[in-house]
Amino acid sequence: MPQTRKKHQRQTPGFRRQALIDATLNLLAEGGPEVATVRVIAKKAGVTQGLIRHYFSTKGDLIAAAYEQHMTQMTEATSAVLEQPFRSHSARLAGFVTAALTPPVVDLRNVGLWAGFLHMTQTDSRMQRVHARTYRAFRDRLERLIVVALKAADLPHDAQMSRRFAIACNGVIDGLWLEGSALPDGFERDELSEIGLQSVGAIIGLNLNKTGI
Amino acid sequence: MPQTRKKHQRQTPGFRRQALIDATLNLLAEGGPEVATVRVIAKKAGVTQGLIRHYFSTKGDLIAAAYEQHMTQMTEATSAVLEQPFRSHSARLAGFVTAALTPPVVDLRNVGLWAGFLHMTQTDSRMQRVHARTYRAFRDRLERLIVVALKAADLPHDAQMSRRFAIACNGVIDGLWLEGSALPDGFERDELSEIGLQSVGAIIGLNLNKTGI
DNA sequence: TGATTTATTATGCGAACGTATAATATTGTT
DNA sequence: AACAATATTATACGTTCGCATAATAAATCA
Repeated sequence: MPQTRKKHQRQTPGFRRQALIDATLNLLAEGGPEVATVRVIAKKAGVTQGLIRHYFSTKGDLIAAAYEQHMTQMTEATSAVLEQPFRSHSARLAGFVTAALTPPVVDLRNVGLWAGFLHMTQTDSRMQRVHARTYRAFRDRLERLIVVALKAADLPHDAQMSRRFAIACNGVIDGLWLEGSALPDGFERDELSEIGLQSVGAIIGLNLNKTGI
Repeated sequence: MPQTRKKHQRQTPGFRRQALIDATLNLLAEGGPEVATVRVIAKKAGVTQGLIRHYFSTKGDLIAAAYEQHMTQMTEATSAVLEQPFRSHSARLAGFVTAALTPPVVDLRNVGLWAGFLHMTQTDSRMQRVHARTYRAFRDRLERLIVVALKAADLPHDAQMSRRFAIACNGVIDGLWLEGSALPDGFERDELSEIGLQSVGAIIGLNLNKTGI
């Protein structure tokens, strides 16, 4: 009897790498680090486990690549809304906040990933760097939006106050994002982003709820 | 040559159980689920690994017991402040918010635990029950404090609005707690709780920042 | 078409995992 | 002081872990 061997098609390195990264992210999100073993990852990606080492020299490299992609995508998903025109600077800020508190950014999967990556970002130096960079990028972007909106409304906006506002608003957004993602049935449609606009507006002293687009 | 065997003292079941739970929590907080293996837990608790099974029939039982204790302690640490007298209902609410945004509740260790337990609470039914119970307990307590403070200030406080306020304030507190715990150097002393009071106050329409005690 | 890459599978290795059970030290009782 | 009870250590078992290497299939190119 001939020993059977799995038939397969050759794929481009980019295709396989992406499949492995996607499988890693899905497993990490759903089951956490314990579930994301090389064998399970390979199975979910539709390959055998040996292939992982052909594309990533170690499991840590795969995890780091997956983290990098995830964080980049999260930031882009929130910032994409800024490329459209807005009627006012307040509306622009409101659009950003709303995007951060609306699917696909608000998603149970993303909370799972956040939790799954946390300890790695506290241990692995590469992860630490990616984390710090993407976090600051988000907060700085938020701060710039706030400053411009305050200027346009003839409100004070010195550096210390702006930093404080950005931290507070970021905290509100993070918290609501966390709650909305972890408890998807705890909020009605648009309730989350409305609360976010109300809270951010209250903090910086601007009404953001009815800014339109 | 006589084969050496580790000398030891007998301890009460409560003592050993507590030592094992403490070791589990410390390891989970610092390194996540991957690090909290039975062998490492036992070593950190100062016993050999066989003893775990003498006090917990499975590793999952130990984890569940640790989670139960941690959540209970977190709630108690925040609510303890309510046992002292306050000058007003607003001050009472402010004290609660401040306690939730001040050490020892705000602590990097607690974020590590939160992340480490997340996937278990989504999988294990026992954990799910503990989680749902403690979360609702916190939010309900917050809602009651809000309602009483609104009443005392002659502000409207119907059921729907109260629920919405509690969700929003809980989100703000969670987010600030998360930020403050994960980025302990990102805030000056008392900055976190001041932002929390300002945000919660803005949401429900009360000034909480200078309520005193 | 035949030779050459290299993507992919298959198999193996040592370590660590959770769990089970046997051996022994410590303590309390009579 | 001998005994009973049990807390604790010690050892073993089967599985799975990440990683390494050999074998083979699929595509490329002369």
